[in-house]
Amino acid sequence: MTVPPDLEDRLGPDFFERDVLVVARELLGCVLVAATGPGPVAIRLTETEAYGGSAPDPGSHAHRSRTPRNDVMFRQAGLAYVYRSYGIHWCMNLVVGPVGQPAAVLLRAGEVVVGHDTARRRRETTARAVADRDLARGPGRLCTAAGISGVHYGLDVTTCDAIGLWRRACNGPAGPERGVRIATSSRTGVAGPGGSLPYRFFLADDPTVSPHRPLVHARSVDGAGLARG
DNA sequence: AGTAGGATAATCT
DNA sequence: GATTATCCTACTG
Repeated sequence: MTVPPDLEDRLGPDFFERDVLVVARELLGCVLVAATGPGPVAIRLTETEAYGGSAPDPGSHAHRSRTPRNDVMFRQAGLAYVYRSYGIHWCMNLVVGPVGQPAAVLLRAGEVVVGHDTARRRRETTARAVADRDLARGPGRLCTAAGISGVHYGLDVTTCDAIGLWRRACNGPAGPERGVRIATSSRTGVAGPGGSLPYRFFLADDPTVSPHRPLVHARSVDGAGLARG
């Protein structure tokens, strides 16, 4: 695949076959390269979220059972898990960890470093101009900017031509550039018991990180509080 | 800067 | 039939 100049190593199966929290953290600063259209779009990742893993995670799509949607999460590390969110947007995960133990990292936001024109065209559905920092600020926006959709479900990002992940020459041995601080928080939009887990990772003070909307939705156990007339 | 409401459909109960 | 790993617009201060 065609790659921007300062990319060093493509992330392989070894990178993804590890604990989901480690992978989510170390993906920060790495670059997603999407050759899904006229020209490549490269996005430096600034925000990720971990789902699943060795500890039970009620917030994971694979928490209950294996279904057609989450099937790829049970397969090998390095595959793309793309799903439709709220009936409108696409969101992309990378499958992580051992086969049969479902886990994935959601790519929540990043900084477009190559292909601004292509990304902007994809993002501008209205007459309003989209600021550079907003091109891939949010999981749905990131997929739109990168041209990623359901057709990429199950692709192996360690080998395929369309989508790859790369470490930059300026990156530290693991994670972003030296000196860039990593912060954590609860996940965005995750309700229930899993809502408070510190599974969101982002670069501190980076303008391309999406606004954090913690959702602590206290559901009544017996349903009485939610009854409707 | 912050928030409320609506769009929209696959998925699961 | 309810829920949802979101985004955009249009308000308010």
